[in-house]
Amino acid sequence: MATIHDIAKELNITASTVSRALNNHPRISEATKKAVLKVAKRLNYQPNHIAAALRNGRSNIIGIIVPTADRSFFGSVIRGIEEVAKRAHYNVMICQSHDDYESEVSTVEALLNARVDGIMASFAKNTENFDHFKKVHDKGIPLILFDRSFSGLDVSQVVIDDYLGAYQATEHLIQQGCRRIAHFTSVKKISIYKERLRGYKEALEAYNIPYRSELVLESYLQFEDGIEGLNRLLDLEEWPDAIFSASAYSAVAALAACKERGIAVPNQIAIVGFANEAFTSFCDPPMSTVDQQSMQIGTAAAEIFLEQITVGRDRFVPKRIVLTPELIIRKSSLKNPMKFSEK
Amino acid sequence: MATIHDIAKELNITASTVSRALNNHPRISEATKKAVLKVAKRLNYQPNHIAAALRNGRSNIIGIIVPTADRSFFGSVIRGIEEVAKRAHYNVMICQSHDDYESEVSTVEALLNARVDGIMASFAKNTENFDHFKKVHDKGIPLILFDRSFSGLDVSQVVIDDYLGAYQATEHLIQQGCRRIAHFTSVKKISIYKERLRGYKEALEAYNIPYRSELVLESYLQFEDGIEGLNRLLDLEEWPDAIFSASAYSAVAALAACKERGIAVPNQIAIVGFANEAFTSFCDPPMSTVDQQSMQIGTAAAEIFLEQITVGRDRFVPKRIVLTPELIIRKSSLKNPMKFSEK
DNA sequence: TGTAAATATGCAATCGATTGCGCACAATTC
DNA sequence: GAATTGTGCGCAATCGATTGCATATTTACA
Repeated sequence: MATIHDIAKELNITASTVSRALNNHPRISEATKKAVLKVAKRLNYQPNHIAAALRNGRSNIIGIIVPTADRSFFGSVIRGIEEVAKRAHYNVMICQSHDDYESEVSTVEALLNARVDGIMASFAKNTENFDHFKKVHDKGIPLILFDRSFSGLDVSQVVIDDYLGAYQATEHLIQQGCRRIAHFTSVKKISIYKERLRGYKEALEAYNIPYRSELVLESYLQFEDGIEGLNRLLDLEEWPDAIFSASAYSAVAALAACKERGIAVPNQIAIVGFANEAFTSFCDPPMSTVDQQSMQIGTAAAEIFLEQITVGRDRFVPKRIVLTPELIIRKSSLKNPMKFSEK
Repeated sequence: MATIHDIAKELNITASTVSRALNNHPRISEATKKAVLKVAKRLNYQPNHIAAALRNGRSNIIGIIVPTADRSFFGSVIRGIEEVAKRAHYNVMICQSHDDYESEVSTVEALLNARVDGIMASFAKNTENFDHFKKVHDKGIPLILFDRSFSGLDVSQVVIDDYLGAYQATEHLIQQGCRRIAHFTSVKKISIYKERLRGYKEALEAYNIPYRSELVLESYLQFEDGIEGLNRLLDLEEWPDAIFSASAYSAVAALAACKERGIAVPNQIAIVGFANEAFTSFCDPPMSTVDQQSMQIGTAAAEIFLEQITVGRDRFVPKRIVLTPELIIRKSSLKNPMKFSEK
């Protein structure tokens, strides 16, 4: 592969000049620039970013850590990040933690070794120690947390207002006439679930509906957990008349289980999920859900990164961006179709 | 950040020795190795992969080009690649072409500049010129195409047997008693669609069902295309009694449109899709579909890459791996539930 | 015409890790 | 005891691009 030295040799100039010419340095004559460009093209020159990265101390790579890449939510976030990053000539490097703490730690290590210029991450579910992220931040590498975040670190964050989303979802169910509203939640240490639970609770309180702990089930919110959850709810003496799930998968699972048992949705049990995965709109009845603005999360995160890079690590103040989720009402929670327009 | 030179200074040895010690070179005494490791830990040493990459000519990064990252299929492929790659200490760099040729070309350029050790790609829909990929191959950089591939390049490929998948899907519809089977196809230059069309045709032929061009609709297979497609089919004098779609989105769209119009699925129109996106199992009725083995595509691609790396570019013969798709029969195409077990 | 200013380019060090070669010293062999 | 083999480590070049400083050549202006 051709290097700037090869180009230099051809033109009887030095590599310095070639480098400057390629970077459009003002002190290089137009004639030389043109000549360099021409030879570069002829030799099929490809700049070696690795060499430049070593010299500059910048790799122009952003590291992304997600629990898993094959979920529509994270896919969209990644897409958002990549879109903004590319415009500023950054590439993204994706790593999956598989929702495992150990793996997350080693992934952070790997990204540091790869000398990424910044890291954007959403925690693994069992991450409780944040030293590995503290290390990133201490090294002065921009760190932006999204979705599953943690306020104990003085870093930027992009989240949605989970509290609001949950509050609105619950309120919506109440307005539909539901009074025994169950809630599927997850690991309480993760703030998004804590916030969603809080939104649920406060909505109940606002409407003078007593909070019943037997209606709140904690799990990993997978598909199976939704089925199991519904079964547990149906074992209660008094059935719930609605479920607000903190995840899309367990919501759809509950819906499927209801159908299997011949329970009418939404009339016997109304259901609202969280995360606007593609499948939520295709199930029957279509699932009401809280849209998480996934793509915007990505673009916002990337923009914060760019800002931090340009402002400089010293003068940059960590930002916390809270996006407003959108309650999407579909038939799974709509007892009176006349009152609302369907989306 | 600490370098091997810092460690060397602390121990009054040279960087060479430190490097060898860290790489567990046999000519370094155990005592020295231990000492180096100890100081490395104390100084919080992080190897600089960029420096190593420059020196070694290997970045340990695999570049991936997908049309878009936020589709479950590509997400799974990426996941598969990453899983295998990580074990061999490779990282992956994701780029999206947004199904646009120009963008794909510049992405390839970017990956070459980043000096990735290999590229895995699925074409953009409008890619018809393959020079940019030929260039990759000519430079001796392992290139593995998956899903949307092209046999005119002498590179490795991982695909599924689209013909077989389509044949089985169509045959299944025929066995359900369907005789006027429509087909949603896409850009014919892309082999996967050509193959699916071929499978469809040959299945018809095998059962002596005439091929009717008015039942074969070409589009980009997005959600809207599915709705439009159904409308066009219903404009025909004689309605189809089944649809085999080359994509999941347009299949689900057709299903939704049928429901809207009060057309019974599967009894009036049976539907089978392609690509086992999560939502296909959640819609109503659950959608029969051809599973593409997405994760295996990823792992297979990564394994080919590793083999090519170890075997060496000269002695490596491009491989073509054809995975067998799996027809998943669900209710959207099951006119006689007694005869088949549901999945 | 002489000199300061502007222009165009070269020199050489640098980023951090790797590695072929060589040298010293120790262990082993005959 | 001399010769051979083995062990442990240092020297210095290398990967390719970048950049502060120096230098050479022009241009401009008094």
